[in-house]
Amino acid sequence: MKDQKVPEETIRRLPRYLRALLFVQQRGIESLPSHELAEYVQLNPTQIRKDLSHFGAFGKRGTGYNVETLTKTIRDILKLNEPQKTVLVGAGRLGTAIASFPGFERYGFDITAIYDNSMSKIGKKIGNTIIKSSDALSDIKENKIKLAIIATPPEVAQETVTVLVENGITGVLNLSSCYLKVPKEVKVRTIDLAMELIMLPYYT
Amino acid sequence: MKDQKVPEETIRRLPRYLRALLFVQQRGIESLPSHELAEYVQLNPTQIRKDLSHFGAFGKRGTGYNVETLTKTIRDILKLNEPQKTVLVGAGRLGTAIASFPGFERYGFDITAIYDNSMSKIGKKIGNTIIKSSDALSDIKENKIKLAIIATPPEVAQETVTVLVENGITGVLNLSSCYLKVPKEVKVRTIDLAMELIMLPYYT
DNA sequence: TCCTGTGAACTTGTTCACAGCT
DNA sequence: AGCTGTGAACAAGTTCACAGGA
Repeated sequence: MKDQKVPEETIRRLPRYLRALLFVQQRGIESLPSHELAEYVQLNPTQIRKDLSHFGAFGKRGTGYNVETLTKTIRDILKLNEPQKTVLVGAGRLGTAIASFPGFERYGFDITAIYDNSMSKIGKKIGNTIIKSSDALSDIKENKIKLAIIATPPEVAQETVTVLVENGITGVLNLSSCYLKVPKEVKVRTIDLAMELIMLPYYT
Repeated sequence: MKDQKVPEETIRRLPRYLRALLFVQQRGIESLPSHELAEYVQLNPTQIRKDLSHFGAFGKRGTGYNVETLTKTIRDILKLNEPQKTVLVGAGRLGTAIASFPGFERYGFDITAIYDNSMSKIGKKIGNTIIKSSDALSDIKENKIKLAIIATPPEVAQETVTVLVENGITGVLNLSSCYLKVPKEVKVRTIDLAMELIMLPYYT
C-alpha cells in the first residue's frame, strides 16, 4: 500500500537496508526474507516489512524479497539512480578523509568540487579533484549542484552554508560542530563526532 | 524529581546541551533560561526542561539555569569529570583526522593509544601518540581502558571489536561501515558517514 | 509450511497547559 | 512578570498477532 506519509525514521533506515543488500548481492544471494535482512541491520523483521510496505508490496510470500528488485527500488526511492553531484567545503584532515572515502562513489555520489579558503591548499589535489578557493563557490549554481558536505571549522560553517544555500544547495551534511540556520526547505544533517563519543561513558 | 528511567533520547541530547553551555560560558554569560538554550540547540524549551528534570530541579524560576552549575551537573551525569581514557584503532585518513580532533580533549577524553596493523604506520606518531601494532591491543586491559573508537576498514572491524571487548572495553564509537556484534552490556554507537549522506537526496 | 503485509495494541517521546516559586 | 517543573494530552514509532498468498 503506497503511502503519502512516510515516517522520517523509515527514510533513515533505508540506506542501511541498501548497504546490507549490496553486501548480500556481492555474495550472489538472490532473495532474502525479512528476518535475514533483519540480522544484517540488527532490527526487528516486522519493522523492515512495515518500512518497505510504505512504498509498495514487493516481497514474495514464502521466499522473501528479490535482492536485485529491492536494491533497485530503494535506490529509486532515495533518488540514487542518477549520479548525485556533491561539493565538499573544507579540506582539512576530516575533509580529506571524506574526499577519499570509497563509500560515497559506490552509492552514486560524485564529489565534483572541493573548496577551502587556505592559500596553502588551493590548487592542490585530493585524488583527482583540485581544491578551489571558497570565493569560487558560486560555481555550484551553474552546475546545478544540490548537495554539499561541510567540513570546515565551526567558526565559518554558518557563513559557508548561507552562501551554499544562496547558490542552490538544498541538502547539507554538516560535520562541523555547530548548528546551522537554514531556510526550512533545506535539509541539514549534522554529525558531530565528539557528541557521539560523549554519550558513551554514561552507559559504562 | 530524580528518575530511575531516563529516556535514551534525553541522553543523546545532553552532549548538545553541554556544547552550547560551554559556548555561552566562554562569552561570560552566567545564567540562561530554557528558551535561550533552546535556540542554540534548535529544540523546544519544554523538551529541555523535561530532560533536565529527570536529574533534579536546578533551574531558578524567573532567571533560568546557572550556566556553571548546569555545566558541572551535565558533566557529572555523563561521567565527564574524570578524564576518560580512550583508544583509537585504525590510523587511516579518518583515524588520523579523529586523533587530531580538538573536540575530544575539550570534553575530557584522552586518546591514550592508537593501533594499526600496517607496518608502514607502526612507530609513527599522530600528535604525541605513537601508533602501535594491533597485536599490542591487550595493553588496554592493564590500563583499565573502557572506551574505543574503531576507524578500521569494515573487513577487520568485527575481529577488532571482539578483541577490544575481551580486553574490557564497554563503549565503542564505530566509524567503520558495518554493524558489530557485541555482548549486550557493551554500548556501540555506529556512524557511517555514507549512510548520512545517502538520506539527503530523498528530501531534495 | 514459510513468509509477507497490515490493523490493532502498545511503547516511547514530545508538546501543551498551568500551578507555583522568585 | 518571568520562568521552572510536571501531569495530562497528544504524536510518533514499534511490536504483536494474524489473515492470506506462494
